[in-house]
Amino acid sequence: MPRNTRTSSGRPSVTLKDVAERVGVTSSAASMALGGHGRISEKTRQAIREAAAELGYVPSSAGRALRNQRSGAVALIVPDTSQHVLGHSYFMHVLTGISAAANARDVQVILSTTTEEAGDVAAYQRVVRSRSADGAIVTSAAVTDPGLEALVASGLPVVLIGNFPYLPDAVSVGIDDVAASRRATEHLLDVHGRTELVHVTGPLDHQTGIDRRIGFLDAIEASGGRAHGRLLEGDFSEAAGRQAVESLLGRGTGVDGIVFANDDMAFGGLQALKAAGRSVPGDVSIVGFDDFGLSRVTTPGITTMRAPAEDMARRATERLFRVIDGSGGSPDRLTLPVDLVVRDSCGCPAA
Amino acid sequence: MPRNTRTSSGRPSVTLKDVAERVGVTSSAASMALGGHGRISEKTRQAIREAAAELGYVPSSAGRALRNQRSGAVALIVPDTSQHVLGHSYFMHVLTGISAAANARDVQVILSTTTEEAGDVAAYQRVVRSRSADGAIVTSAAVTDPGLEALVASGLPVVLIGNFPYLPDAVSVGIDDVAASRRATEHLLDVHGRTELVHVTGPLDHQTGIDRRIGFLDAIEASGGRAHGRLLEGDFSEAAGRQAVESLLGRGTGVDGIVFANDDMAFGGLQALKAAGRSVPGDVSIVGFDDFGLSRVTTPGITTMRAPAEDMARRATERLFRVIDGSGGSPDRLTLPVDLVVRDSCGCPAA
DNA sequence: CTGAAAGCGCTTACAG
DNA sequence: CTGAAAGCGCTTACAG
Repeated sequence: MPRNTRTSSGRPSVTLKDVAERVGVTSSAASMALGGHGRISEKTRQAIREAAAELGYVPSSAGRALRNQRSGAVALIVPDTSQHVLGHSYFMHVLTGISAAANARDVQVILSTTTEEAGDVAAYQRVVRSRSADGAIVTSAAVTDPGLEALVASGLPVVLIGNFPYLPDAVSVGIDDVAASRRATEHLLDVHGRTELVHVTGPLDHQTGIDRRIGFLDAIEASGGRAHGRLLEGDFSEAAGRQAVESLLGRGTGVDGIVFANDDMAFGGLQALKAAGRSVPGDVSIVGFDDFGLSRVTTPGITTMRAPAEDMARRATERLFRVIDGSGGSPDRLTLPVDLVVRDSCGCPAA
Repeated sequence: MPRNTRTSSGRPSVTLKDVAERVGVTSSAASMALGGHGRISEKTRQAIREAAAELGYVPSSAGRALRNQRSGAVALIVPDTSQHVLGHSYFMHVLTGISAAANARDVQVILSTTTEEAGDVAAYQRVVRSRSADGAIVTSAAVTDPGLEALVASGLPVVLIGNFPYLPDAVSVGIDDVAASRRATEHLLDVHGRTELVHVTGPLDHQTGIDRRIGFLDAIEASGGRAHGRLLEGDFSEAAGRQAVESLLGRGTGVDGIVFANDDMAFGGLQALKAAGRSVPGDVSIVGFDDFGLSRVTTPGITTMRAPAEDMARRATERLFRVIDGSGGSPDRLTLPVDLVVRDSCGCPAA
């Protein structure tokens, strides 16, 4: 029975000292042997390894973190100020991507949801200042979020997922929302010949909302008067999509194509169109944005722009590791391609 | 400029010593002042608090964890041996519940996906043995998973989500899958008068698969010969649901009701039924299980049993805190109620 | 080349 | 009552 400490819950905890004592060496020697460093003879190294295995020794993350000044963890910070609250399938993709990259480096993932009041700068910084994580991935923050700017400016290793044109010093991974939204709009315009278009925007204090709106307007403008475009403000919620369509139909204005800034709103709009007896895509073609899961399972399936959330998260995490390591720390931005996923809601023949 | 250490990435890190020096006291005094303990005069305490705020001091989690023998974090362990891999909406609900409970106690959440080969006992234990988490929530492990039994037996604070009748020493939170599945089946039997029933099972090395199968058979048996029941084995995947229905229709056997062991399979089955020209619920009534999001958005909406995943996770986490604290550590089980969520796929009039 | 000390940051038991 | 040491577990720079 090794002489060891006990945790708060009374479990025995095996330390390096226990391993060392069993073999009759110092804990320094045990550390070096297990770390593959130093000049420990092959024989004692072997004995130490065996003792460690027998005792079920696993290094204390706290001891190691304190000594190394590095926790071996990264944090995903989820601001609750966002429309994309935890619980949205978007985060499932993000978490999957982060986990994949973190597992490859044997790094822990900390999930940090900031339940604090909005604008609390400390809320962002706490996890990294406490050094429980060596760096952070932040996603879907509002443009108006002041904490984010402070976080980036503080020099903490942070990689953002999304677009942050107002944060030139940030490292970020995202997509070209303007181009993607323009492409979605052009699909209705050019492939389906729709001319009376409506865009239901996202929240305009989020960059994605801003950019997708611009892309829509760009496409209308590029049509040279061939198409007519109107805007309705939404907030990325299913309810907003439903309400937008209801108000649209209520006003009796003509519409043959709707570009929703995301799939949740497209689904809400789809339901409202069906409820009003409008055929999709017969009467109205619709497209969404995201492809996080919803758009595939509705009837009709929603044609959408696929935002590669998992891949963005994986790349962001890999990039974060480089920032933490001090290699490639210059601010930059990675833009991933977006695919048009054709389903039934636009009017394309079923696959 | 305080004299302070630097992290690996070169950031200055404010420690208790920096705070203490600015005020001209020892770090012990600073610790006591900030902790609200000890007999520090109100005046210096005030000064210390101010200094801490000015410097942006946040306690080092490693230093604190090492000293307190407690990390202040809990881990969600996700075995990848499961059908419920990370990326499934189930985990989003679980994470939301864990986060809510953890935030209320200012505890960190670590997401631990075990990418190791199945059966690696150490994979389960590593996170807790390294003391990076004070306890763990484990969910959706296979019945055949040997690591889980070892984990529970090791005495580490663990709370399981799900049913584990073969682990009497475990603390767990779950639902009564047998009763819930029976109730779903009886809904088709009694409310809709369906008599030719089929159950598409989950994987039978998972307790949920086993139990939901039993519930179906119980309902058939209780019908006293009024209804006929058959079984088709699935694995909780959409593809399995589709294939089950295809084989069913291929054989030309009569069926007027299908009880799917989860919603993913129900959706797959629904697609196959539609593709074959069978009306749901006109020709065939179907019910699913879970209600994690999918069943609400399909057409028709899938009638299902709602497994309160978020609530289970929240309760499991609260229970875990009690185990960690040493209060209420006796093995027990909490069973939460399951609601029948009526949608269109069973034949009930639209809400 | 090897053994043992120093110190990461924290909190509390202990000496004065 | 207050000040300063001890020690959590680890790794590596340093003394011998």
